[in-house]
Amino acid sequence: MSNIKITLPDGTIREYPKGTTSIQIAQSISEGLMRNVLAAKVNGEIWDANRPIENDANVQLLTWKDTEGKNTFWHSSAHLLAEAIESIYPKTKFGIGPAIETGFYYDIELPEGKMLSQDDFIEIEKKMLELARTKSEYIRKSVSKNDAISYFTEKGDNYKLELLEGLEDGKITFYTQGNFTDLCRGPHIPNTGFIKAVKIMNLAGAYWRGDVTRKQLTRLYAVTFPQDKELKEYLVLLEEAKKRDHRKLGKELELFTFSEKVGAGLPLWLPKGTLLRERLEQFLRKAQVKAGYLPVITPHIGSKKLYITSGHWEKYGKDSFQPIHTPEEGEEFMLKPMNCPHHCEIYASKPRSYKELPLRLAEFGTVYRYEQSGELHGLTRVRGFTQDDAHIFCRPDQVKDEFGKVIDLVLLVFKSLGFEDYTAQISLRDPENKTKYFGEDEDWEKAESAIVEIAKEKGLRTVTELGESAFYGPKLDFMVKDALGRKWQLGTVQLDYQLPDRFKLEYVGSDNKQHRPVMIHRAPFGSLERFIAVLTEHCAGNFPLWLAPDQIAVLPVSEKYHEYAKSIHTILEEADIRGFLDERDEKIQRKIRDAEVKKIPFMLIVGEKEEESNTISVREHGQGDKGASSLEDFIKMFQEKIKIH
RNA sequence: GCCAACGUAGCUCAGCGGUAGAGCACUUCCUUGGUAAGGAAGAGGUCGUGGGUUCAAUCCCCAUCGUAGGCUCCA
Repeated sequence: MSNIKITLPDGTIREYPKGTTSIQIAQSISEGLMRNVLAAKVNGEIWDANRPIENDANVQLLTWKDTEGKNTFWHSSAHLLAEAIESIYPKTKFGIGPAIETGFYYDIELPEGKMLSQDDFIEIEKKMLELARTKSEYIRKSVSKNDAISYFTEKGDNYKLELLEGLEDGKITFYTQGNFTDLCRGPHIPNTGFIKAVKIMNLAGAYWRGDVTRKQLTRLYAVTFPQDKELKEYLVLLEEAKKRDHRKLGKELELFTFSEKVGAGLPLWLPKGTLLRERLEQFLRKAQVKAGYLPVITPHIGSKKLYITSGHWEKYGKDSFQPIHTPEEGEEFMLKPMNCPHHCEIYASKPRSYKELPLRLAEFGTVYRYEQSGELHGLTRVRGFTQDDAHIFCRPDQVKDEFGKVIDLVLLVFKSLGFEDYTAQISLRDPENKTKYFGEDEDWEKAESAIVEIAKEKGLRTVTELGESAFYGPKLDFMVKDALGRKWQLGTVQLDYQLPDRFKLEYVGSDNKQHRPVMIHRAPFGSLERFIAVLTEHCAGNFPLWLAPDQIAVLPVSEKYHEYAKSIHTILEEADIRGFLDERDEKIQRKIRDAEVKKIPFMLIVGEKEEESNTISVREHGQGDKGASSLEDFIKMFQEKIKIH
């Protein structure tokens, strides 16, 4: 029998008999590796670990540590889930069952309108583990399209038949483990025995092929692990994430609230949240003054005509809050969903010269958008929110420079607030569906290449998404992850050649002719609501000192020292240090506990010792007693800490 | 908007076909206590809302609003 040459990732070349499997390769390296190998990358393609290799190849063995290994594991788990469901509920139809970032899902349709509930999870989990223990091999088999069609026709699974329609004869494979056979490209792990821990997370409705007009299937989300310990760790992690949830912390720290009477998705900012928000605004205002922005203020409503001009009415009119009418004349006004049309009118309020460009108009503008009820989520997805908006009107030759300056500003914001894990998403239009967008091809191409170039020059870590642009231009969005690993868009920079056109904005060039300016929309925070939500989760409610609603708490040991405590508090207030004096009739332990729970950065404890020596005892949140200090030294230290802001 | 789930005191939650309970918070009193919860008493709810079934509904059914999970959408 002839041998083949296998090249491993470290460059070593080993010889094996033709038809060797990746498992056998692993075995030849070590028994331990053999037990852990889930799949293998053969010449860049992911293969089953038990698939024979017939020719010389580069082989990389994949284990749980590799993303591809995990994905294979989870995708195989999806088949196991399906097998379990089929054995419990025969005649179930199956949609698709892919691996996702953590775990996998399977879209299913249970027979005769049977509905699943959370109570059924345990039975399914038990069945899965039972089937896993049989160590059934995942067996790959090539089938002809006709055979595949007749298999699923007989089974009555119209979803698989629909999937088959899109597949080419000769490239169709089935995988079978135990009693379950599925249409699948693979690859899979060697056998079900690798799956040791199973947890069905939740269920949801999901439209078949993501199409609202199609039938809604039941989607089961689940996660599996090769060791029970890992499942436990994962569940602990989820618990930790829940503790950071901004909705929970927002309530506990009294930052914001919602009221059914006011309306869903309309946040009410409580005093502490307002303080925090105002600090953020102040910080950005200062930075914007330095960067040459000019403040403006515009009303919360605008004539419908304004949005007809801007194109927003055509694009979003029917999905917006509907116009409000004046009682006498029946004039129509929209709650403003955007600040840009208003800002365009400010630009247009007088003739502009090329010498005054770029003109940067900034406004913390509150906008209202109708979001579908199912989409509302804490502060991250609301119906009324305030953008730290600005529009830069500039000459075409200034675009790149201005765009770069905006990126610098966004990065300053992220840096000041400790966001290090972000990606920049370049959102371009969908080249397949150009009619969704306004404007000329030529402008789009110019705008898109400008963004790609400048992002590269600034050294941003980028991903490019087609079809994610605004209808008027491409965007550069800054994405960060929240405590639960969900991605949120914060800062955004958008290039726009359309609005200046629609509003017929002009400036007089050095040639004494009228020219059209280019517009850049930008918001470093995105919206204050979402930003504060993500920030809250990011720092688990332990806000940076300069932002904390209460920076200090003065805690007298007993009533006898209230007067001294009051004098301390007054001096701190005069030094612009925010905080409160805890004069409750409680023991000092209690006051400390309450202040710790409220995540107050500094606790200043005053009693007999302190009053006599004219000092304070400093306790830092989460760090315990820091010892005595004079008030002057404390204030100096404090001001040093918040200096850059 | 759609799918399945939930809605009980300010908060976190228990309960159940016979008109409600705990802990914390709150009020009052006692206590004046040195680095994460001192003690006692009290007050607080038409069980989200509107219908229906029933002798009787917080509990069962329907609708509606809201919340959390997902799908679709997102200027």
